[in-house]
Amino acid sequence: MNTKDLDYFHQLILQKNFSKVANFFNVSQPTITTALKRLETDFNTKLMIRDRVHNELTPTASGEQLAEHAEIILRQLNIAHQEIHNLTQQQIVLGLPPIIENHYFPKIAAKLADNELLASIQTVEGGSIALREAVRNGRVDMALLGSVEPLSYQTLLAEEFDRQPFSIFVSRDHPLANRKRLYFSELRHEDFVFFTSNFVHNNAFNKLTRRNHFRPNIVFRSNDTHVLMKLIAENVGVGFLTNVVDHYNDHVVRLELLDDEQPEFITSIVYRTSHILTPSQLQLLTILHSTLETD
Amino acid sequence: MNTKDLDYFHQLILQKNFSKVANFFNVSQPTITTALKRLETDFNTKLMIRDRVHNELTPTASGEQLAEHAEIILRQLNIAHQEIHNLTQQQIVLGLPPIIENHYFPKIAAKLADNELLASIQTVEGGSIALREAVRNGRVDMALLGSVEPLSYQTLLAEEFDRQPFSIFVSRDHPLANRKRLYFSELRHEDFVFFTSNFVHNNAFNKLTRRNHFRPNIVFRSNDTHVLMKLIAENVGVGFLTNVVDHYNDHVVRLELLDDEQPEFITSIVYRTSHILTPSQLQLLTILHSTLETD
DNA sequence: TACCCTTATAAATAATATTTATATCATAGC
DNA sequence: GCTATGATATAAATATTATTTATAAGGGTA
Repeated sequence: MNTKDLDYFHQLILQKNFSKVANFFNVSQPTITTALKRLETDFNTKLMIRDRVHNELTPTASGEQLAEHAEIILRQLNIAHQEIHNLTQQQIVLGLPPIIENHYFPKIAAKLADNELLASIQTVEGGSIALREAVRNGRVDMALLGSVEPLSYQTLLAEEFDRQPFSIFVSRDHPLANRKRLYFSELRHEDFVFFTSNFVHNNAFNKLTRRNHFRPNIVFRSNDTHVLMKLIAENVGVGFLTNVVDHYNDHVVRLELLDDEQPEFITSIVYRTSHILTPSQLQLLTILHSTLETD
Repeated sequence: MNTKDLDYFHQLILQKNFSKVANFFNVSQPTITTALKRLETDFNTKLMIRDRVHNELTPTASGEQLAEHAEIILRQLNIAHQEIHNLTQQQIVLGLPPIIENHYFPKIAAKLADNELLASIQTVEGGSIALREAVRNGRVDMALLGSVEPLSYQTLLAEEFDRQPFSIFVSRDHPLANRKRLYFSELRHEDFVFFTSNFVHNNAFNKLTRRNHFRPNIVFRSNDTHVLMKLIAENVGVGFLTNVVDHYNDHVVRLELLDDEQPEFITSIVYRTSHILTPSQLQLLTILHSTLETD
């Protein structure tokens, strides 16, 4: 069976129109007709209902089932191409969310350079969710992902290598600045500065506010940790961040949370179960683990 | 790309010999040569190392990677065929391990008959492990599986619907017969009758014997529950079985176990995540749940 | 060197996919 | 009702691709 037919079929399901699909692939319309007929003969069943009265084209039950498998097959094929391409280029495409890149990558980079691995690593930035999809689709080989819950995906393998608590960051001038530890509930009436769209931080933050039954007053949002730190220093608001974020700023004080069952910032390395690790990729994994693992 | 090439490639990896693969598929030897060359052109890489000196044929790194994906693709294609076949036959192929079939199926069958579903169900017997593979490969659409741990598989979906403790069964004439409850450790010096090869029972039994540090003396093995029950009645040995096994025999007494953290016989229904449920399959699931679910 | 086993190559042939041209079906507008 | 239009189907011609046949080439061993 030719996978081109599955390509046509897949688009036919999406576009519901033979001529448009033909156009999409720059082939003539009968090509699509015969391709579908081939599949229907091959699977010995009708795959599409051509309702000429209502001018609709819908898959049969078998069609829907095939569409499901077609998608998996086409994805695998795509991954295979990407993966083998990276392999021949001796490149590892590594996905890194900005915060993790900032905190962990410098530590790793030196070791990688020592082992002459740095040149073969190509990093891609992105959010946790986008990167997970990129790994799934083969666009990225491996990704370091942050999460609140331990990661577990179909077809992906996640190895956790670090866990860090979240903390509260306040200005030296803030009334709480002399405290070392506090409960999250004490922040009920505080102004916050927070990430615009950091999935993991949002997740953890929401958990804590929901558990303590308050709606936090977020006075400013940014995705740049440095900006947030400066705002905290200026006492514009308090921050909720991981220890992963470097608190280099002299005017900022870190306060530990005393709450039970705090969310944690879990860092894992994720790759496809179908991905075969080359020696240099194994070496990369070893270096990641040895450099980063909490012990 | 033609999936036939992946078929050839897959066998080439297994058989490591062009001529033999050609023979295997009843095609001429150059067919395999050109098929591989097609793949190598398509993926723009060498896939196989033809070492004529040592007369060996081994995959390159890319070759191994492709083999991985080829297998997934070929499996999906196979599943698609099976699945669509069952769909057009309006048949659901349901896998049942003997014990589960004995205990649960009669209860369900009546309800299924009421809903005119019984005729569309085709049962297949097999052990838990074999059935799981059969579901994965599309030979079976759904299976009821027993297990000691909650089931969780890649690409398969498991819905638990019942949990039963294991119990000890002894003859009326046995010294322990007047007891209602006992600890597993009290059975240290007993003779047992047990299953020959029931994966789940073995698993649970081993857990208990290991935890209590003794090697059980198994005096007779059979896979037939009725035979085991008769032997227990005759006081040949004591039995370790689920409540799932009907203890209809008048000469047999059931004793509950008092141990903490006892293993349980978990029954789940398993099907592929990629499997699209037809209305009648959904109905089957509903009936299974409503008939069997512990509440 | 002759012989065997394995894989590669080239030309011929067979099989398959695609295009072109045209037909059919069903609706909508007039 | 007639015509135009949009969508899919069919048939024959053509183009593309896969396979076979025949043979060569590489490398080992008797």
